[in-house]
Amino acid sequence: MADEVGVSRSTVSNAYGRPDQLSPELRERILSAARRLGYAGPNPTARSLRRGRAGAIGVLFTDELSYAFKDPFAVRFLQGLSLAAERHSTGLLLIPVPDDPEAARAAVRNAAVDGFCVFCVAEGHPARQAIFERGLPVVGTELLSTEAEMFAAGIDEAAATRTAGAHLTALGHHRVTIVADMLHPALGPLDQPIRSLEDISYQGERERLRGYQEAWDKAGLDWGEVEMINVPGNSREAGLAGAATALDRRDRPTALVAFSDVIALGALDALRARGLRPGRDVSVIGFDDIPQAAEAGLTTVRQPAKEKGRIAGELLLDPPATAEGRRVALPTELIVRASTGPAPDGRN
Amino acid sequence: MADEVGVSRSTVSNAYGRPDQLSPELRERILSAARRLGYAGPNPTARSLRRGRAGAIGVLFTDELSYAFKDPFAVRFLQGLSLAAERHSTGLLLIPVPDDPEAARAAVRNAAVDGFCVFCVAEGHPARQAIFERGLPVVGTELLSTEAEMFAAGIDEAAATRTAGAHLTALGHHRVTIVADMLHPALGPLDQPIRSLEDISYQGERERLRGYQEAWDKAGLDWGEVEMINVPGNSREAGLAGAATALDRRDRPTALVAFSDVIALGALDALRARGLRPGRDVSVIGFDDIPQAAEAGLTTVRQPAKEKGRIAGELLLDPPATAEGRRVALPTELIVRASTGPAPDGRN
DNA sequence: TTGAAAGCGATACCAG
DNA sequence: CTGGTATCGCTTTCAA
Repeated sequence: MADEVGVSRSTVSNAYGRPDQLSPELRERILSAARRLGYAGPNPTARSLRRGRAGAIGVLFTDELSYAFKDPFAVRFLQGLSLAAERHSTGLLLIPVPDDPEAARAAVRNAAVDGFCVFCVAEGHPARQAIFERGLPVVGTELLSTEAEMFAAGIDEAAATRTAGAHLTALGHHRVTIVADMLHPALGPLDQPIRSLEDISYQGERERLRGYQEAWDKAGLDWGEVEMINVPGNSREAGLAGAATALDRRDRPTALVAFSDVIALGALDALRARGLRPGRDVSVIGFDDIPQAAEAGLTTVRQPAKEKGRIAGELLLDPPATAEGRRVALPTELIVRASTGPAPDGRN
Repeated sequence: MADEVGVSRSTVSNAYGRPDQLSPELRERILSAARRLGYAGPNPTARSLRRGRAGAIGVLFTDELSYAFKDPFAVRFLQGLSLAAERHSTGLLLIPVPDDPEAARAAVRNAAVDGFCVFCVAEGHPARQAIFERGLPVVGTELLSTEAEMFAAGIDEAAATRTAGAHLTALGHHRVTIVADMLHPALGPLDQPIRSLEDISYQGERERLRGYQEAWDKAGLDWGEVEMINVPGNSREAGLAGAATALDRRDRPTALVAFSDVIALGALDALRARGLRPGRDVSVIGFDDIPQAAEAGLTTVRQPAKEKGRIAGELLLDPPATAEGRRVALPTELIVRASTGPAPDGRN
């Protein structure tokens, strides 16, 4: 700080940081001198160090970073998050997490942030542990997380799918196929049907499955009639492929249950390709209620994606005093559209 | 650094930063001690300060930050950018730029980054000047920028639209309406047709307009027959509204020219709503070639969005030695689909 | 290999 | 309202 233009460094600092601490004319004199000398203002890194605030919140992506920009639900969530960040003049630092465990930990350790938003990191992922080691505030979307330090903005996943499941059973469906992504990272695509809750390494998905299971129980139906297909990725194409597998079986299900609308849209594509009518020949139900769901007439569970992101951001940037306030439950709603209808009778 | 577990700070530093500088067993001893003491590793901010590297590149958004996640072209561009960032173990810091000029400058000054990517900041915007004052590398998409310090990954915008314009004039169109966003920030929506290149504060859009103008000149047509509509936002809805205005005139154009596919899709919506057939009653041409363009049968100019982002990132993170290498021109291609066809004859 | 000392660039506190 | 001073936490010579 060679700005010894007559005044001392503290005065220069004040000129930038607190304009009210010195005469406007002096401030102007300093600022113009700075301009002349090519001084760009306080170095943000040094400021951060001194202030103990990085001015950014970190969002980790274990998938390719570009996932953030691909999935409609992720996009809405990030929109909300960015809204909160904006309000606190904070940036969003998108952090790509490498596959290599050691590199993943390093990525977390090296992030200059004031807190983390754990958006889509499987339980047991090395980055996950590293995050908590940082000792910074962490927010996620899993209300039921056992990680006590974690704040959360989430929904009651099980309750949501319990309602959705009741809708299906009331319509007479009992032999259905669940199509979902990310049930377990180690699972191969399509070929490994899974049955146990323990196989699922994302809490949200696990709860959703539990909800359906409870609905089946409540209706006195046999959960053994429900098949599950794990697809590689949360995409329409993956949904199409997964649904195709189910529909082409001799004994095809009367309904397809997707854990996201994107996948459900793919399932609708699969129906269309086979001349099957959604809600008549085969029912389809999704999750999220992304904008395209309405256009497609998809029955789904609506969750407030943007609001979820916004609240997550607020939780992180302005933590409530009490522990209870740090887990916020958001409402969900079953939106019934044309893609679900009575199970076709006859052979079953 | 109270880690006086027997060794000194430099040794601890080495334990993390250069494992080869000390015995593996000592390193392990240090690391486990750190774990025990709850030391999360070197503070990233302090490290940045010392090393002079922030480990992030800043991407500015003058629009709502969420624009980043909304527009398909922006999404693809950011995908590419994140790819390059990933390769250099660098994060992406998304910076929302406030409307207030002073706050905007502050946002730029406070960003702890190693460089900026100017994605969508109008000429003359206060943030723009502030960026260059930082003295950091800057990359944009405007090949013809007069800002000498700016690297660029871009396309020859004028050449692209010259080709598109030639396609239209060859089909016999001469009375067309251009629908575009961001022609000028101060312009009101729809109601202020603009005619002059100088009214446009984005170089890319200006060049696109010039290209069409040149195509008209070359075909010996009267540019005065071309109308322009400025719409508020790069969205399908805005495109629909803009196109509606044009189509509902008594003397409607034979073709609609959009400066983005998103707007062009909105224009197709407007046609549909009026029972007009694209490519028969009215031709529509877009720009970008986003995935939805193919589905919609939209004639458009393809530009490599993701590659543009990737190269921009590489330019920033690994600048070529020569000044020439710092402006990279990417190819474009006219993709002719069903939305353009011969101008309907009759009354014109 | 390991340790001591010198900053990186700023800010907060406390006298003047 | 202004100016010294200590310090934020680390990395990097350079010597031992």
